[in-house]
Amino acid sequence: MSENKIYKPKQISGFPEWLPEYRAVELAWMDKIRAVFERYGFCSIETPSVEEVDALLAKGGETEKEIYTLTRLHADDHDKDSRLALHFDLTVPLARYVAQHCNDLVFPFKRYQIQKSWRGERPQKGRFREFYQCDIDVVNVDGLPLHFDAELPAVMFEAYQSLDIPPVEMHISNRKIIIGYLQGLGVKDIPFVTRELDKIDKIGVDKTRLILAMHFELEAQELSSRERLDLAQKCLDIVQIQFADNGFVEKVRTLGVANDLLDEGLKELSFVMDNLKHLPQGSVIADLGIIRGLDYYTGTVIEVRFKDKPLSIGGGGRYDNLAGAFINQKLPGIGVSIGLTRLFAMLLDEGYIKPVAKCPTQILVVLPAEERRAEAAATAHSLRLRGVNVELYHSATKVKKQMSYAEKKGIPYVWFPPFEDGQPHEVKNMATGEQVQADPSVWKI
RNA sequence: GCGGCUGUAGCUCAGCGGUAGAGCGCCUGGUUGUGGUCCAGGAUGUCGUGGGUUCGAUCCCCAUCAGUCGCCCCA
Repeated sequence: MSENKIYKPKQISGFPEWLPEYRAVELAWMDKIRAVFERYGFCSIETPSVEEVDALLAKGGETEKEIYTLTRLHADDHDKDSRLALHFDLTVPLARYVAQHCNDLVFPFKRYQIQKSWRGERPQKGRFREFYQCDIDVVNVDGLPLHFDAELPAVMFEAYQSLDIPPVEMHISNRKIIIGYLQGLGVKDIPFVTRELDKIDKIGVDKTRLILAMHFELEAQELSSRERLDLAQKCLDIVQIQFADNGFVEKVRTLGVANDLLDEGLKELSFVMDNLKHLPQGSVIADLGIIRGLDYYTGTVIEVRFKDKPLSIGGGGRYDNLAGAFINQKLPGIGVSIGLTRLFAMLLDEGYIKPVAKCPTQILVVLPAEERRAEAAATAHSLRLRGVNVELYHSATKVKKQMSYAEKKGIPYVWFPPFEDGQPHEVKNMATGEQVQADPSVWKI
């Protein structure tokens, strides 16, 4: 860049940033979420933004994530940092962390983690390349009581409720149900079928039925085309079951599939639903169409949405063997995650989030004149001693301009030190316009 | 990685083959120590970038970059 050429600022797609009056709201949300997490005894950890690529891929399996790797600008061909990459979620770092500090952690290990993650996917509405996730997970050695499967959704629900947002719905299922059911039906390629069933909302029922039927044909199962369609229909039947109570069990029974894993899943989901009865009616739905793409979920799966909106704003589930790729020990866990950035951006876009003051300043101390600077500074200092957020205007410009500054930044009070010797201090409430005499050594908001 | 749409003042956008406008915002003033309203002035743009057609392009063509929506996948 030459000196008379400026770099034109531009926004980088998928990397959101907010103005101060909105960032303050986001921060407040994090505080509220954090408070709920801590109320249930979760402790905080922070892991590095980067992990080794091998660590990130250890659990990924077939689906390769869009991972951002690190390189130095001046790296040579043998750059060692290229083995590092930004984490794409907080679960894999947790697995590595738990495996690494296994001996120093107390189990069941309950931790929360509010950090950014990065994914190199094409950004679009509600999808970012850099975003905050608020995770809570419980990891244990050996078994993990099923009660956690109910507690975590409850904690997450309470966190959502602590925010000023439209009501959310938690859709809960158990992977054992769909897997067991498909096994019972004799379906061979279960990963493919579940992936298609997961997309049913987008693709539509009829199209999904055809895709499945076609797939069964390719699998060369000894079925007539009529039977293939019936089988596809059977697959569709289960994922369309939704109940606000345990009615789903009976409904599944009427489909007439017998399988041990299916029974286990039904039992677990019933247990979870029973233990979430204290939540508001209609906010928890046993939704057997919830499958979730992540490979490591093995039991309970959760997805959170606003009513009437398909986009997920949070989710999670149980994994029987979280850290298996890092340690020779079985560590089951369950975790849920609030998609803070997606949630926030969505509501911001809809104009639902109202901006707050552009700064935390509570009082602006006016600088009446250059000769009064020492006194104005002392006034500001005195007010700060009582925990008030005070800003001192550093230029002895027109009072009009100083007040306009306070107005624009949303500062609620303006303090006037004496303009001449012997005069009293005064403070003005910008909202009401009321102005009274005050003593900076005792005044409080 | 692939496809559709878009790219003009800080923001939202209008415009036209002959080198540009509105609204909002911003700055100044409406006198001597007081904001929000009102009034009067004012500043601002290599018209995304690079080529091409043309006497001449911001407007036409090509490329490129960026944004955006969708596919894939997912919070």
